[in-house]
Parts: sequence; C-alpha cells; structure tokens
Amino acid sequence: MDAVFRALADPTRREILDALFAEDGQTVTQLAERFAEMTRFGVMKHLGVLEEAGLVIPVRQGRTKRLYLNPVPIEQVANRWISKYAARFTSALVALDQHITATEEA
Amino acid sequence: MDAVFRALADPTRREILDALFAEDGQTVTQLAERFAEMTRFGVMKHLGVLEEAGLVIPVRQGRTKRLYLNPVPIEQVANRWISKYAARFTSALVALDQHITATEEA
DNA sequence: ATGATAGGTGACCTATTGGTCACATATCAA
DNA sequence: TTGATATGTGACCAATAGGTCACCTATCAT
Repeated sequence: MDAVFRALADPTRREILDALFAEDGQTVTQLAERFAEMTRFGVMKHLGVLEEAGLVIPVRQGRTKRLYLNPVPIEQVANRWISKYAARFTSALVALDQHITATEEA
Repeated sequence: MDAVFRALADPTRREILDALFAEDGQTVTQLAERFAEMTRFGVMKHLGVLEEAGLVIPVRQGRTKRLYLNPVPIEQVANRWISKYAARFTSALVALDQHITATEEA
C-alpha cells in the first residue's frame, strides 16, 4: 500500500490515471503525446511507478503496449486507510453541529 | 490537494497521523518520543509538511504546541478524487460477476 | 534572575526522484 | 530484407526530500 501512496503523490501520475480513466487501454505513445511538456521517457518512468503500485496493468500487443487502469488498489486504500479518518470526519461534523445547536440555544 | 497527496506519501507521516488518531492533541515532544528511530528534528519536519497540507492543526499553549488531527482534507481527497475510481471499481466487479455468470452458464 | 524545558531555524549532507538522452530491441509493412 | 514504428535500458544530471546538528528563542518553576 506504500507503493500506492507514493505513486499517487506525483501530479503527473495522477494525470496519467485520469487520462486512462477517460480512455482506457491507451498505448505508451498515445499517453506520451498527451504530455507534451515531457518526453516519452519521463512518461515511461511514471508508468513504471504506476505499474509497480498495481494501479496500471500493461498488456503487450505486438509491438505496442496497452495500459489499463486498475482501480482496486485505490479502493483498498480507501477502505483500509481513508475510511478510518472519514469516520472521524463525520464525528467531527456531528460535534460541530452539536456545538452550534448548543450555542444557538444559549 | 496536491499537498495532501504528497504529505500522505511518506510512511512516517502516516504513522504520525495514526498516532494522533489514537491520541489527539499530543505535543511535539510526546510525538517525537514515539519515533525513537528519528530525532525530534526529523519529526518536526514531517509535522511541517502535515501542517502545510492542513492535515494537522497546531495549537500553541504556553511553551508547548498541541497537534490536532484534521481529517477534512482526507475526506476531500476521498470525495473529489478517490470516489471517482471507486465507482469504476464497482463497475469492474459487476463486469467480473457478469463474466463469471456468463462463463458458468456456458 | 536563572536554570531547565519546549519548541524553532538554518546550514548541511545524502539518498531519492523526476527528467533527458544515446542507444538498443522487437515488431510490422512494403 | 529493409526501413519505419513502438517500446525498453542504462547512464547521467539537477532538484528535491529525509534527516541531523549547532544554535537560538520563548516560557515556566524556583
């Protein structure tokens, strides 16, 4: 799960995920073209990080490689880590609401 | 939101959040004692990153500083970013289920 | 006032990371 | 087979990040 957090830390990598979300199964070259501010090699390095985190699944097809988004690790992070804090968020909201209500009554 | 992702990328920082989750309002020294593998300065740098991301709220009290967990940015990341992929996860499960069902029927 | 305690700052070092490039490999089309 | 296309690798570089330390400031207790 550490790899997932680290992979998500970079804005370019999140953009890559977004691009795959919009159109799944793009090739490396297709993706690289979307990131004109960077060379193909930069994009490939980011893809390597994303693949290592299991967020992107590569499928070789002849001389091309299609990249597929895998949302499962994100879902796991959400369930095993984020949900814990989200619960606290909810209780914080409840506490705030109670505070406001109490203040209004006073 | 970029700051939040970057802050969450480091395992030590996630541990700090966990420590505050377990006991909110700890002081810098208290926290530093929990991370014996690191000096107080290392912990303070991490705290700086967490504060900048709004994940930790500092409250000065005399010569001590109490750190409070703020789950709101995490909740925002969950809602504005993760939920999008979680939805795809669900649809992927549905697709998988349909595939299995279809295979079983064949 | 004075010492002890809690925290802060800036310089500094090292390892990692983001990024590029030259070059190599594999596949396809003619 | 030969040239073009798609991707891969390793060296390399600059910037950033994690971490430590010497030193400083502010507050508290006596």
